[in-house]
Amino acid sequence: NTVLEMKGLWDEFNELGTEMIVTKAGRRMFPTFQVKLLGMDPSADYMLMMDFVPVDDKRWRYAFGSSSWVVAGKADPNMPPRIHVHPDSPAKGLHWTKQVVSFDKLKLTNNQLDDQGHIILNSMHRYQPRFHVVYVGGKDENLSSTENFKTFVFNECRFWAVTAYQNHRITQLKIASNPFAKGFRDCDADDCSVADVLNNAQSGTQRRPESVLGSISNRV
Amino acid sequence: NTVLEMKGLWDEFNELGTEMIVTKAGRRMFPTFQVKLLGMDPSADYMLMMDFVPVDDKRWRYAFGSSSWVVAGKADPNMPPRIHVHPDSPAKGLHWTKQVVSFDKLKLTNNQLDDQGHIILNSMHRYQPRFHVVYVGGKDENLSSTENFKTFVFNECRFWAVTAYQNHRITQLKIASNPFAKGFRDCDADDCSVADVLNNAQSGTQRRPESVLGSISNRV
DNA sequence: TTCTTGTCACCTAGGTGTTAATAT
DNA sequence: ATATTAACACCTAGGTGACAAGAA
Repeated sequence: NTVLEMKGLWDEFNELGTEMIVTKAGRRMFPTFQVKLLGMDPSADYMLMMDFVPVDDKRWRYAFGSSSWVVAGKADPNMPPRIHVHPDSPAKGLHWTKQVVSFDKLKLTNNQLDDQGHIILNSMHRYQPRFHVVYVGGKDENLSSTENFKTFVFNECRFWAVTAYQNHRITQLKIASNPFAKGFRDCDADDCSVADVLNNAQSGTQRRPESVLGSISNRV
Repeated sequence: NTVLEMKGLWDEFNELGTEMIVTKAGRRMFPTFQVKLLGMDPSADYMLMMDFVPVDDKRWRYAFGSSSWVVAGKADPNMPPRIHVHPDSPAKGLHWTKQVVSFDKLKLTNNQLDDQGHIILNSMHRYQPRFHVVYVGGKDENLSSTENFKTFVFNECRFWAVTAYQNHRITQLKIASNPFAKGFRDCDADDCSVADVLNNAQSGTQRRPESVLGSISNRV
């Protein structure tokens, strides 16, 4: 079994419509996809990997007037999808289960000619991250490539790939929750910034900000 | 077979009498121990590791008058030696041979109670780093623990563990060659600083500075 | 005296959104 | 209009030796 880390934060983003920046050089995801793994054979070898599948065959556009995403046509042609293998792979079940597994080396790019192994996505398209656990055998390795892998899909992790943020609330939530964006926060104290910006971004909607604070506090 | 990287730089330090800082929190080595590996079975698994053995059973003291190390008594009692396993271990021969293997995560400490897996050394004692390649089997794993590992010793990598640098020339060579110490260099340009400080440090001895420059240039 | 510790300014290395300029 | 790019200031994270204070 598999538990998504920072689920509260993913939920906050997902309710606003998560956006992930793609750049030519490659950009990390935020939130970072992290999972806690359970029920693995401690002495067997596994490969952990992620890929990204289109949510639909649409091209999207952000309508600033209505502050929402609208369909803007059929999907652009895409490269054959790449797979990101977690750099610790292959490793024993013991290794994967003894701490949270983080895909913080994974980068997203819009460069169709990327040669650094980054995940190639089309901007203005919507994607669903998928997580795969591949059993590569403990002692015998011959039953490979049949049924020995599992795929986990967390709907709250889907996002629009963008070259620049469209929804201003997403920008504010990124600034409020990503430590590397601290330079763009309005106030100083760590506690204040997260709560304040969130309340501003939600502008009255006010849906349980404590879930975000709970998520954030794990990162301190 | 195994080739020491940055041998020219190691030689320069060794001629002056290499010193490595040990701290309570753990300090990296500089130069970093790096090797190029040859002749491994690409599909077999190997563990790579390092340990540190005393060069002698002496305690040393630096005589500032004669600018040299002198024996100051018998060696202090030491902990059972620890082994640093390269974090990529275990991995296939292909992985180890396709790029330089760097032990830059290895840290030295003088804290006998260290609980972070760092290498514990006694200050004012002299050590010889050793590099081990352990074959852990391709398909069959039963001939383990007999003759299936090799040890490589590079004499030019031996050093004195210290809590503060003793030989001022070592300090100057560290400042000149370690990028993280750039803040202590006298001049600005990258090219100038390395050559100048070296010439000053050698103060007339003038032994082939080009070897150092050659080594350094690999790092740019 | 001799050695060790903790703090610090100064770096490397690289992850942020911003902004202005450029494509399309 | 709309989408993309590249340079940039501002961060996180952590590796340097210098230095003053402390310990043996």
